[in-house]
Amino acid sequence: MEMEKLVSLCKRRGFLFQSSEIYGGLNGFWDYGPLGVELKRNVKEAWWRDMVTGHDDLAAPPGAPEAYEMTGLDCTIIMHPQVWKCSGHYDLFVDKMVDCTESKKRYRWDQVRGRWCEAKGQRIFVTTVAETEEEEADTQARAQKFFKLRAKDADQMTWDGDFVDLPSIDDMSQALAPDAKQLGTLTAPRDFNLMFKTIVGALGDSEKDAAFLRPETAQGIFVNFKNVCDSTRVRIPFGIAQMGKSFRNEITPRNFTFRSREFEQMEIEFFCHPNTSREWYQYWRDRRMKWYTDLGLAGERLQLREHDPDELSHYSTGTADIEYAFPFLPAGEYGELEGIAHRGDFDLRSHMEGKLDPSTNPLELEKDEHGKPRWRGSGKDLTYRDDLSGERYTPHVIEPSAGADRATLAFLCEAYTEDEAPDENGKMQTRTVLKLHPRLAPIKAAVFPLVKKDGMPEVAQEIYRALKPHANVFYDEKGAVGRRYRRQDEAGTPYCITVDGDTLTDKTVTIRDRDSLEQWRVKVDDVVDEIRKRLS
RNA sequence: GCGGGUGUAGCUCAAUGGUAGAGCCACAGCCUUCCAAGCUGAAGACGAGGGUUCGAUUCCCUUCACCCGCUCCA
Repeated sequence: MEMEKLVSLCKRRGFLFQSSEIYGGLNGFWDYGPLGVELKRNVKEAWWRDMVTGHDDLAAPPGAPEAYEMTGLDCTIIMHPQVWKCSGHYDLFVDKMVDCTESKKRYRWDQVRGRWCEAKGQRIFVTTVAETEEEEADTQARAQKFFKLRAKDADQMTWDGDFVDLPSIDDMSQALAPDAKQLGTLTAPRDFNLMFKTIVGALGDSEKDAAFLRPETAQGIFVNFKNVCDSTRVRIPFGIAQMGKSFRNEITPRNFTFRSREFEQMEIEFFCHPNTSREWYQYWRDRRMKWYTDLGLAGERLQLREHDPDELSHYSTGTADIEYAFPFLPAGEYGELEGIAHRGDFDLRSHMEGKLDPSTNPLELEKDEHGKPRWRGSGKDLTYRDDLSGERYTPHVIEPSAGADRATLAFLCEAYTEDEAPDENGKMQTRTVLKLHPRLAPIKAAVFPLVKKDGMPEVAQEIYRALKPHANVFYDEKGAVGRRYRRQDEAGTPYCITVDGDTLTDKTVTIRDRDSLEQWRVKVDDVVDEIRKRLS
């Protein structure tokens, strides 16, 4: 399926529009149209119901170590600026960063140091991010390895001058990156304006009153952890869910709604005892995967990918991505729908003690040049006391973090189908149909009079009104019935109910199935029950 | 961020230095008894800004957006 066809259908039928389109659009921002808003709401409602309100707190679901509780939150988009300092997002925002194309690691430009080294007629700049007392040994060892010299031949290397920082170097093509084996793998430094900045207060001072739009919903959950524990009598293990808008100032928004600057997340922070965190991680990974397959992403385009150990943060013992092979990606490539991360106690401890250094294990406080905490935490006690065992500990966190817009887009891609259906002359015509799961379909059923006479519209309208309290149904009497069916096919409506000549005598109507095109007759009085049964 | 391409009606396309034409869709009416039928009618567009010109949708510049490739992907 080519992506343009889906994009075209989304525009034509009112699923998705470019934001501010009459002014030429705005890169990285998208609006949901009349059908799109229903689809996305259904995705979010399915998630909230399946994860939170419909969750059975009393019994352990299949694969779960034990029963657990789920609850929800809705936090503000703008939070105290210190939240982002302790979460680590602020550092990425203010600093120029360089990336290593070999190791895929990112470094603060001004934190990379190095010195020039010459051997075998080649002069290279050996960089390091090691502690001051280790930087000499580190660069020595890596230069030696680069020049393929034995330890006894180390004196063949000539070191030129003292350690200097990366910003003082003009040509990075001769730089050996801190975790690389080849030269010149560092990109040019650039600002990382990850977070959208704003000013709080009408007379706000631009620096002192700077605040940020949240780049993720997760932090709202961490900073409310104590509030939830104090107000709800929840016991570990339990999870807190939140859906809401997040904002990231993407360098390159691309691929329809896949990478947008304003997007909606569906996140769970699941708090558990450190000893069972690994089992909970595995449970959530599988539970979340099943959620997508149950809603129709059942094909080979969906995959669960466990991160390699060297992709993981030091404090994490596991991260998995649920990925979908979007049509706009090259063959064999997948795009992330959801990440399930074992985050250890990094977040709660960072908000207690101050920002921790994610490269340490065990985690240590990140210090500034004076040995003080780089960013101070809240100082509040975010540990948990198990009042049965008396044990006090900092819970470990499993974070299933999903993108609502990405899931919506994946459901649309998976649903888009072209098949063959006969026209009124029996000739086969291409039919475009969105085979959305009934729970996700924007319109659940359409009601038609076969023709606009003989009292058929009146009966059809009665059925429409009887269904309306139970489901989003649509009434249409215009034009030929075949055309109305096709229109509903493109909207993904699973059922069409048609009042015909027989209805007037035997009080039955036909129900047409979107995917099979089959029709069967149901008594008018049973239509509501029949549709409700099929939608549940 | 770099390079290439594109931008005319809701969609697909056309023509033109003298203010644009069609098919489909959508709309109204007629006709229609189950899968985009027919007839009639009406409606609808040169992405934005600037320049050259008597006159620009057309030529030039800028900008915005989208697509492809590179880069990037928290």
